[in-house]
Amino acid sequence: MSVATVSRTLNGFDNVATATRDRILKIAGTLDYVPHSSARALSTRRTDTIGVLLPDLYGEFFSELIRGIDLAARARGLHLLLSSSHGDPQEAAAALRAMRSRVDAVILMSPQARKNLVGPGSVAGVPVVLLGSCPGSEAAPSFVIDNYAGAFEITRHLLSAGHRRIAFVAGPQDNVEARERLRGYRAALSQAAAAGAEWIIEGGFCEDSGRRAAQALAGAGLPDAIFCANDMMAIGCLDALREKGVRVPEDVALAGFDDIPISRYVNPPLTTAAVPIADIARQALECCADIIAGRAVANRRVFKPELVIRASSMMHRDTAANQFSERG
Amino acid sequence: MSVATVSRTLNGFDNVATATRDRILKIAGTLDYVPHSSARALSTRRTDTIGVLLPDLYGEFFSELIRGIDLAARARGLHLLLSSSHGDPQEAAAALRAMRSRVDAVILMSPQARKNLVGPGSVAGVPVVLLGSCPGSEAAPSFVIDNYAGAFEITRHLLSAGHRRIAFVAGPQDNVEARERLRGYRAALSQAAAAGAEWIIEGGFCEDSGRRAAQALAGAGLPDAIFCANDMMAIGCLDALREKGVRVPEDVALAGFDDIPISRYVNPPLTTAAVPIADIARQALECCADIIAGRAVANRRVFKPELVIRASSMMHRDTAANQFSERG
DNA sequence: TTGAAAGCGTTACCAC
DNA sequence: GTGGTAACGCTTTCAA
Repeated sequence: MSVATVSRTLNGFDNVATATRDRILKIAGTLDYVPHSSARALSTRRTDTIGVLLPDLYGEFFSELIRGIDLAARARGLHLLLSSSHGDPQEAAAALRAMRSRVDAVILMSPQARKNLVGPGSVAGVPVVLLGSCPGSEAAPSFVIDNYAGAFEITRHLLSAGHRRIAFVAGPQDNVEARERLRGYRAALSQAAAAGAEWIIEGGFCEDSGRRAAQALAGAGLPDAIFCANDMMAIGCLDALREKGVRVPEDVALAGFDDIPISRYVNPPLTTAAVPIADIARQALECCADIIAGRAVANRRVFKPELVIRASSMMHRDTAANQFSERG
Repeated sequence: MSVATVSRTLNGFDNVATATRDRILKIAGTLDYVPHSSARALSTRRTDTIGVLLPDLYGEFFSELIRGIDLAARARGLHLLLSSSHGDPQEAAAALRAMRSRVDAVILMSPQARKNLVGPGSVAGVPVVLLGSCPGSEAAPSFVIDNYAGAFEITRHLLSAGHRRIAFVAGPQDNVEARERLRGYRAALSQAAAAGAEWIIEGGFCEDSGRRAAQALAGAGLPDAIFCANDMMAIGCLDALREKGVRVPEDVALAGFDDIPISRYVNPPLTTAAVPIADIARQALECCADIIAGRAVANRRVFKPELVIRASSMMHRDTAANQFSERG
C-alpha cells in the first residue's frame, strides 16, 4: 500500500476500494495511529485550531467565556490555543504574532487597545474575530455588548426604585467597555430630573476595588444606591458594606453588571445587567468556523444586556416612604 | 543568503557573522517574519505547546487552575492547548489522542478515571503530568491534594466548635477526590466520641446540588453543621438556607472545601479548606517544562489544604451555651 | 562563516 | 483504484 492510499482512506475519500480501506483502517486501529498534525498542517495550511486571546483570566466572566468557546470548539472538532493576561495591547499584539502560524483564526478580546491591532478582518493573514469592542479594529467581525444601554437601564431602574443619589464605581479608565458603562450611567442621570449629581468612584473591575469603593463611600456618607461597573466589584462592595454594618438594600441599594453565575448566590442576590457570556462566546467561535469555511459572516453583532432585578436593589417599604417624605 | 543562515540567525546560533546576522534581523523585522511553527515542529519534533485536559470548566476552581497554568506557561514561552468537559474518561482518552502530535506534554486532570489512562509517565510517547488523583495512572508524576486530611480537619474543626450532628454534602460518587473528602469526614466523626452519626447527602460539586441538599436538610430538621465537599456546593447551600430563613452560622454552621476566591466574599464568609490552586497549577506546568528539558522531576507531590476559619462556622455565644446545656 | 541538500509526515496532483 | 512524487517551511548535517 502506498502512503497516498492510506492518506485518502484516513481522510474519508471514496475513491478507495472497500477491501483496501478496511485493511488500512484495521491496521491503523491496531497501531493506534494518529496522523501527525504538524505535517498535515504544513501540507494543508490548516491547523484546525482557534486562538483565544484574552486580557485576563481572573473571575467567572472569563471562565464562562472560555467555557462557551470550548464547548462550541469541541462540537466542531476544533482545538483551542489559549493565551491571556494581555493587559497592554502591545503584549496582545506579540501574542497574536506568536499564534499566527499555529491557528486558523483568532478570537481576540482587547478592550484596552488604542491603535489598530487588526487590519480589515485579519492580522497578517490570520482572520480575527473580536469579542467586545476593540478600538481601532472596527473592520473585523465583532461580537459586542451594548454596555451603554445596559448601564443606562440599570441606572434608570435604580432611579425608578426611588433612589436619587446614585454612586457609580467605574471600571479601568483605559477599558472601552468600562467607559461605555460610565457613559450609560451619566446619560440616565442627566435625563432624570429627580436624579442627584454624578458621583463617580474609580475602580478596576476586581473585587478589591469594589471593597475600596465601599469603604470610601461608607466613610463619606452613603449614597442611596451604588452601581458597580461589573459584578465582581459589586461583590467586593457588598462584602465591605457588610463589614461596616451597612445593610443592602435597606441602607443602600446595589447593582452590578454581567450577571456572572455567582451573582444570584450572594446575599442579597445581585441586581445586574445580564450578558449572555457563554452564548456570545459560542457565536464568536462559530463565526471563526464560518470564516475558515469561507462562509459569509455578519460584520458586527450587538447583544443588549437584560436587566435582572434581584434583592440587592429592592427598596424597603418604610425606607421608601422615608425617602419620599424627606424629599417631598 | 541561504535559508540555513537565516535559520541559524533566528535560532540564536553564534556561528553567523555579525554583519550577516544584523542584515537578516533587520529584514526579518521589516517583513514581520515569524517562522512557521508547523514546519518547525515537523523538523524539530517539538511544538512548544502544553496540552491541558480538564474534566470541566465551570466555576472558579478551574478558572484559577487555568490562570495558574497560563501564567507559568507565558513565563516559559510555552503555548497552551486547552480541552475540557471530559466527564467520562473515554472522552479524555480520545482528547489525549487528538492532542498527541500537537503538544510536548500534557497536564491531565481526570478524577473519574477507572482503568489506566496513562502508561508509565506518558501515553503513546507524550509525557503526562497529573493534576489530582487519577486512578490507575499512578505511574505518572502527579500533583495531588490531600483531600482526606483537609476533610478530616474541617470536620474536626466543626466538632471542636461544639457541633455534634454534622451533615456532609458529598461530591460525585465516581470522583476520587470527592470520595477522599467523604472518607476524611467519616474518619473524623468516628474518631470523636461526642460526634453524631454519619449524615450523608448526595451532591454533584455544582451550586445547584448544594441548593438541593440544603432544601432537603431544611425540610428534614437541620443538623448543627453542614460540610459541603466543595465551596460551590456550600455557596448554593448558603443561598437556599437564606431563602428558607435559616441563619448561618446562628442556626446552622457551614463549611466548604477549596477556598475559591469568591468564598471570602459571600455572606457570611465561608470556612473552608484552602487549596493553593494556582500554585499547584504553576508547579504542574513547570514539571512539564522540566520533563521536556530532560530534567528529573518529583514523582508525586502532595499538598495539604489549610484550614481557613471564617464566619460561616462560628458558633454564637448563646447558641453554643444552649447546645451545651441541651446535650451536656 | 556559509551553502547545499536531506529529511520531518502529510496532502494533492498526475499518471497509470 | 492505486502508486509515485512534488510540495509544505523549517532544521540540521556535511562540505566547502
